[in-house]
Amino acid sequence: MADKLIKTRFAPSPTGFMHIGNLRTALYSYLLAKSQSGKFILRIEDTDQVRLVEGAADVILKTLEMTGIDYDEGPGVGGDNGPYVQSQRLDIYRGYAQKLIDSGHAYYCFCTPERLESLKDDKGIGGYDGHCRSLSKEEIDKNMAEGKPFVIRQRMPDTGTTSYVDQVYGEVSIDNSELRDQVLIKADGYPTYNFCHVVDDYLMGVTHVVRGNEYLTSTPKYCLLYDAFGWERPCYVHLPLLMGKDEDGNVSKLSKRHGAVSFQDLVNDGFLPQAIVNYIALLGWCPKGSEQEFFTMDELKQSFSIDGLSKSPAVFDYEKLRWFNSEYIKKLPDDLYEEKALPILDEILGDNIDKKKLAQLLHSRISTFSDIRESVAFVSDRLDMDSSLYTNKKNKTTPESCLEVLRDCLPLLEGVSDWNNDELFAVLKDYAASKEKKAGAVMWAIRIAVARQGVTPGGATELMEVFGREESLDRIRQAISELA
RNA sequence: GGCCCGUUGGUCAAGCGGUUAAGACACCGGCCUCUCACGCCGGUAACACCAGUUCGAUUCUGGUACGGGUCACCA
Repeated sequence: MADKLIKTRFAPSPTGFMHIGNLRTALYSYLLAKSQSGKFILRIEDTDQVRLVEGAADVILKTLEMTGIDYDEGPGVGGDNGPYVQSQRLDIYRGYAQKLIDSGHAYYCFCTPERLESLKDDKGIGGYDGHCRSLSKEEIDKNMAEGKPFVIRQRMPDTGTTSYVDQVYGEVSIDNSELRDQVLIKADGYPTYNFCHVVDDYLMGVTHVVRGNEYLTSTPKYCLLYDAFGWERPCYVHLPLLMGKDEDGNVSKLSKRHGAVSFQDLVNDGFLPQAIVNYIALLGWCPKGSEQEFFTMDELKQSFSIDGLSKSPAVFDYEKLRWFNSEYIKKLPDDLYEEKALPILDEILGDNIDKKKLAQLLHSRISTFSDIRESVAFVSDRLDMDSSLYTNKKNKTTPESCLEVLRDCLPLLEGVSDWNNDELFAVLKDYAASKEKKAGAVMWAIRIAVARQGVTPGGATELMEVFGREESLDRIRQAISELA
């Protein structure tokens, strides 16, 4: 007997951006299903009319597409359990809420927001007190007739405990006295997450619920809902949270105050989707019996398993993401690399520059594509510089020695017929030999004169090739006049 | 504050009773070299604390401390 195929889901709210922690949840949920030949579905949870953001669902779809997380059922692709957008399923939720009312597992509550507010202590803590739990039929009818706004609440047991076995954290047990009578249907008729995700997961055949561990302690409420309907409870897989570190070294749930935290922000900052996926896959998960750190999506599907998931939160480290990204950039074939790098160079440099050559020099030197702008600033502008840059201990250069080199080399370079790296290098090397100088001493003088900064993406002759004959010679002439 | 969860180097992490406690990022050295980067070689750095179980605890149990989460008509 084959095991029943597993089915997981990703159920984001359309908030307008894809938080990197949400993306990781989507990834793990997807990988869990795909590692076992299961199905993965996408469901949009848009029941909060207040926070509704126009076009936000597109961001989610776009992100999943860019990261290679494809879904078997969901908006756009359809499926047998649709619709996959909660705002289109309102009648379904109302029907199920009614069942709960009929069976006594839920009840109408007419409490005003003001009364609810008064229940909280000075820290804003304090939940519903069960005020409307035992309203008589007459009272309910009267309130209804008066048109009083109402919500539907879940009736929690007064005693006992509710437990479930989480696939990552093991048994979780909560006293029922800790559980509030949570709202199932809001006054505006929309269901809450607490209610509709349970109904949907059941109706859509979800077998494994993968989500952040902020739900760990509220899951017993959902279990009770399954029980009330007589449905089999799904497997729960709660994930450790993603944390960010602030300037003071304090960690907390990763949020905007920690910098770029949405997938789109990261892409805009020059990170490659594959590098992002690879990095976040390893934040909270580690392949069993393997030290592999570079993964394609297919390899992740192969390797993923729940027992590789960590229980403790992980701090998001931009440095390591940058390293992953630089590795991915280095692995990019030239044509794909240039496709991304050249447009940036075109944007900031004129046509007199050999951008293709420059892009090549940059290939192993950038961590993100945005680094290009900074690395290349010295090409478009002749930077202000200090003559102390000409002093180099290892090559024994000084501003004076460099001036001599520049004066000697200018005519030699002017005579170069074929302006390319090999040719230029040969000329300067010969000159160095003839003067019994270290090649480095000559190169240093030229490189500083041409670049006007200490650290450059490439050596003296490579830079001259990029600049081209006229610009290179002109910069050297300028350097000579400044040093003289 | 109540409840729940967690705790191996600065960060990600392996480990699942006996190990010289892996590896990666970052950092620091060295080599390579026309600077830097790449690449290669090497180094610094960790089991939160206290009891208990055990011949033996990083690994099991309990407590403490610290961190996080949660107590919404948000998800």
